[in-house]
Amino acid sequence: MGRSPCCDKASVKRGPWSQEEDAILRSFVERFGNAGNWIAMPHKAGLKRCGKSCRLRWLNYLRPELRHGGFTDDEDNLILSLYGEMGSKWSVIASKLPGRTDNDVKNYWNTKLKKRYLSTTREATPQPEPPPIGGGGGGDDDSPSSQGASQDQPAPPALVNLDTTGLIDNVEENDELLHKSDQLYAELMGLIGQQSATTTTTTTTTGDAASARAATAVASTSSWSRSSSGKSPTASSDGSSMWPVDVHDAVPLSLSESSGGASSNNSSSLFFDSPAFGGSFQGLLDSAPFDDAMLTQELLYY
DNA sequence: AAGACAATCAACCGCCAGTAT
DNA sequence: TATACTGGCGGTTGATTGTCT
Repeated sequence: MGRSPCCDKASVKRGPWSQEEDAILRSFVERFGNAGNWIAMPHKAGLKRCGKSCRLRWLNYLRPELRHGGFTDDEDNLILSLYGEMGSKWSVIASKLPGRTDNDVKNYWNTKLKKRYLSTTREATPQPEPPPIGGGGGGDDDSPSSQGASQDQPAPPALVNLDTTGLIDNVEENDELLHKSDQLYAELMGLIGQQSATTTTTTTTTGDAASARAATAVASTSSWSRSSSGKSPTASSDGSSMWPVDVHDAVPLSLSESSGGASSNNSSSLFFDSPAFGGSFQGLLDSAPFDDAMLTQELLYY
């Protein structure tokens, strides 16, 4: 009768996310949203993660509009002020701070602002009386803001509004997608290994860095990093650090181009043409280069 | 240089509310 | 109406990193 767990804890991966997982998740969510729901999404994306974990990873870390660290004084003051008003309603507080997540705000509070808050309240009143934090005294928790306050909470940043028609309705296709996704992941790993081996000429490029590059490149689908400026990979000014594989538009998962969504400027590359989709990406290795300036931009997301 | 301690933050846990069936 | 399921939230944990002795 109890709640069934959202996923089988024995069969899902836990702990820190790898760059490859991030790349897959990011690309999938960019393209398909959560594919209907978060619980099913990792299965469809070929990720061995709990759906909740995927959701959290996306919301707290991978979303493009996020900012990490570097809280400004204004933000500090706003958090202090809002906390004074409503207590630990982190999601509400975070919603007032563009680019911040509740987890970020919460962590920041716990590590920095709490002390400041306590010291100021201590100065202000002989008997410190911080707003209710969870349990404690009678009926507190649901402080002024409990569920009611969240009524005016702005809608959370929406996932890309993606058409999942056909993706979530067609069981066979989903299975096929999963299968392809698994293949794809294996290929990604292979590519990373290949990159590691072939980029040793770059003096500062370690194997890990090469992996990061590959993963990052895969992650760099068109939406946020290039959506405003168009797709074309910019040529490196000096050409000294070209990335040999154009994977700018590679999407680890793609159903097909037949839906028309790809449009003319989608230079479907690596993964559309990968063996998982009946082709080969070998021929694409000479595609347009991948410059480090762009790579640096991509890496900002890590 | 090494160990101890503190700070940070990503990730997990468990609960609750809303929604679909 | 009852039940099951999912999304979302706040609290907490634990690994990693930084600083101090």
